[in-house]
Amino acid sequence: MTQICSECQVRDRSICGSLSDPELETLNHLGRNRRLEKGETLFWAGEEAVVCANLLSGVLKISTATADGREQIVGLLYPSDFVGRPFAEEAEQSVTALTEVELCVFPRKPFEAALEHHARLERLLLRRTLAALDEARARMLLLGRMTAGEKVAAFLLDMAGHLGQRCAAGATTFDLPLTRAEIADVLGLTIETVSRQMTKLRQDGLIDLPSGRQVTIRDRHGLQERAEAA
Amino acid sequence: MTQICSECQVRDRSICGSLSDPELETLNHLGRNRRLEKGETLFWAGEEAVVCANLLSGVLKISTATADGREQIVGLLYPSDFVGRPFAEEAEQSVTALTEVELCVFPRKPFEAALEHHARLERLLLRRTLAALDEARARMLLLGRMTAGEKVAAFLLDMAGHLGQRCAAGATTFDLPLTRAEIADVLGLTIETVSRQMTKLRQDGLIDLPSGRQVTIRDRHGLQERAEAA
DNA sequence: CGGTGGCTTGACTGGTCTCAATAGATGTGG
DNA sequence: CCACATCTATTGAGACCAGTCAAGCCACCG
Repeated sequence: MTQICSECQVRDRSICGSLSDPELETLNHLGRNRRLEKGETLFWAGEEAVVCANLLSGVLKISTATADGREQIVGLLYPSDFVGRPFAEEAEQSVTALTEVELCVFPRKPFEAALEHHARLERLLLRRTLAALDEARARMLLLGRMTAGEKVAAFLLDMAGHLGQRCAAGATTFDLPLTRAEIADVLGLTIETVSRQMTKLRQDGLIDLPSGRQVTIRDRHGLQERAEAA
Repeated sequence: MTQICSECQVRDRSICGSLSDPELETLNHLGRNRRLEKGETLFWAGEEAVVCANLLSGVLKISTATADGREQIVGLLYPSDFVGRPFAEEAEQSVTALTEVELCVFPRKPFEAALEHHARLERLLLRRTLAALDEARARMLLLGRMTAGEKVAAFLLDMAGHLGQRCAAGATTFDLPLTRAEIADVLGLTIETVSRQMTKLRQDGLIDLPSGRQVTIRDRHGLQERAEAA
């Protein structure tokens, strides 16, 4: 575990990115690699917030729920994203692995101390947090004001942006890391509505659904028109 | 304008709060007081983000809209809150006055420079941004998973927390700074649905609506039960 | 093979939206 | 001070989108 930073897969894209080697020393000693199986939860909403982390590989969901069990996924995290909530004793959301996941985990308190001592680290976290806030607010427009069709189209474009592989004839393909139930929890819909909207997009020739989790975008422009929002 | 900080109404609660007097010098020279009339917009989504500010008095809304004009209010700002988006060339949301408003405005670029030179200022902004992100995510649960009745109950409790004056018999009263249309834009509903839910709450004895904009909460506990979420 | 979990599809329900009329509040000018 | 216009809020009737309930399909796996 001695030199985990020097072999880090996402070092240049994570918040550690612009730290000098001596600055990295602190984090190097703090960080521990950790694997999560698909479905495993890093921490639950309401729990004491013990850890922060950088996501090395895989996809995480951030979610909250009502007392009676309705769930809302409020964010998705991809490799190089920062995970956790510094400066809060209690986590307000749960963080759970959607795929197998590799993390570089820091105990929260020492990480907060590192933030205080390394202004550059703090600055990068601030920029990321501001960007995350913009993204959250964009998603509020989706949840509050878009129709089921628009939501699904926007979701597929978003996923393509993160996971898409260019394939034949300008089309884009990817494997969804989420079940229909999880997509529904992202979009504020039900499984059935998500499924119906997807088949409608397929019938209209905008996408292909070769198998359950695979998606091919055949007509990106058409999808964008259905997604609509500014 | 020489000593605007020393007379500041919200100095101890804003991000300037824990700065020493010499540190305040920079901001003191940067800041300009500005008034906005009800309905005036500080900046529009898509515009170059020219200013940041501290809100001294009044209430602001942060909002986005779809291309065809559907609006979603994604945040409300109260006195001592920070306004604006450092480190972005273009604003992603509009900021508009819901009441008459007083601001302490900073040009964005020099303010960013001040952030870089004053770690404490940056730290406080980071904490606020993290809190704003938590709040935005809580609101995503509301938008995606709560019913009209739950949304309106939660909204009234939230407003009471910010504006409520204790009055007779443990009841709480306040004047809504938003029209029904604006409440609808906060909750992802229509004017009519908001109005119907409010009258239902009145008929059930949980609130009183003495006049259009005034609200009295008669049974806070009952309201909380209707608001439901975790 | 049968069981399980994820996905699709259908029929029906219902909550919220839409459209429309009315009532109340506010402000202006005669 | 009143008539009038304008803006905001309430209320009703009906339509429609998305939810609910239920059945069946498919892939995977013991």
